[in-house]
Amino acid sequence: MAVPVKEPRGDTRQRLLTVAAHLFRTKGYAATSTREIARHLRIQTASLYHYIRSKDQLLFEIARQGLEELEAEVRPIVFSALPPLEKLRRFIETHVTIILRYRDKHAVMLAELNALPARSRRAVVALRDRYEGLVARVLEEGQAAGVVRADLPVRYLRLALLNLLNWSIFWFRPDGPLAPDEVGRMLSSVFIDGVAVGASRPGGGGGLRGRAARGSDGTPAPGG
Amino acid sequence: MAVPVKEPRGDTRQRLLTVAAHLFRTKGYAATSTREIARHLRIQTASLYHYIRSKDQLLFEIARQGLEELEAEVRPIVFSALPPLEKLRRFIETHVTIILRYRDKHAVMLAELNALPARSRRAVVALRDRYEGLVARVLEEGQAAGVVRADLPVRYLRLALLNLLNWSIFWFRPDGPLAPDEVGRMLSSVFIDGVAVGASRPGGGGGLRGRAARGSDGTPAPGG
DNA sequence: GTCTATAGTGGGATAGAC
DNA sequence: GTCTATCCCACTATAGAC
Repeated sequence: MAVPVKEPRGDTRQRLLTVAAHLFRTKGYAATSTREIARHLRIQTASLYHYIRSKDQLLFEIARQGLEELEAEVRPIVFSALPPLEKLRRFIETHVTIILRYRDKHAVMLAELNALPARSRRAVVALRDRYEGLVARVLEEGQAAGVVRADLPVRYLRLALLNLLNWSIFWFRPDGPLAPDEVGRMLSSVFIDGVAVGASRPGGGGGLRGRAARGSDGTPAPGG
Repeated sequence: MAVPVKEPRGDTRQRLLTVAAHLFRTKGYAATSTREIARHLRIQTASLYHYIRSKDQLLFEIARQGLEELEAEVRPIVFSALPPLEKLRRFIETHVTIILRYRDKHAVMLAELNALPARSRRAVVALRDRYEGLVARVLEEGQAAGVVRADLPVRYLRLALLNLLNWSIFWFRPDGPLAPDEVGRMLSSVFIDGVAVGASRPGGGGGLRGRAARGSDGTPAPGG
């Protein structure tokens, strides 16, 4: 994973990826022109091609980086010795915190995957499948320990979980009332405990303890 | 809601919307050309403009239709006299069944909303906000009756719920092991009950009774 | 209501000097 | 590593005949 020595272009290239990810998230990949990317970097369009071979490759690198960084953060938790339900909770909160912190990359990865040509799309899908294997592992451990319901196959639990987590990226606002880790706690609480008031959670518990939970009117509390 | 008499173009126009929605979902709005839409309809590109003013308008009509049809299906449930938790369950299952049945329209609405020019985007957002008001209403009734947890504001419960439901549209396969209504039952069970094995749901219950739940390997059962 | 023809624009990418 | 200049192509949309 170390950066090769013969890569002196790292800095500018990384700026390029960052700027492109931001534009791709806000305008969409197909609707963002290379001219526009160049303008934001204050260089000419032709100069981009010193760093990348094509616009496609730009998208590919963004998706690859996002998935690899996410896996690097989550892997230690998955292979830790935490109790299964606590491991699930920690996984969820870390996953959410990371994707919201690096929102541009991950939103692009989720929304624009099928804008990639077949070859590189397969490469990204392979990375994604590997990551989803980690998610499945956490859920399986929970089932094996009898703390996660086993009436639904892990496959569907995983799909439901990633629905719930990933798509918060499209409504999350960095200057909104919830910080990334608070969104993570809220979502882990919903996934694990559900929303029905049952015998195991009479009135509350597991709710938001931070800046949120001001009431049910959703009035944003100030602060980033 | 009746079709005006002075609209003899209804049939071909509706075919146009259907074909466009399918292409927009599979290739993306910006990446789909008007030439390609025309080719699928076996007419010339110029002929499209007898039915629509612009490619933008095509996208707008798709999103509008999707939201209006969805609201028409869900509204009777929201204003019914069902007990709050049962109403929530029925809402979830209906919402999911409809968006998966008319997958093209709804996927386009979710994924390509910000490809719209500002004016028409605001119109779609207004429709979406109205629909989300119905969702909030169902959750509020649950809280007021004490059957839905009140430690999380309705605003966040609603965001979590729509995450969980809407994005199943991107992994759902009509020829996969689950039918739309089965996905709905699975997701309502996860949202309402959660995945932890608690006192209120010792081992199972609320799981899939149909074609799914073949085991945890996710092997698809044949049949649509 | 469908066609042929084309206007007019903006796109990704390359050549080759400095 | 950045530039100017430009190629070539695909796109949306329009004009106007039938």
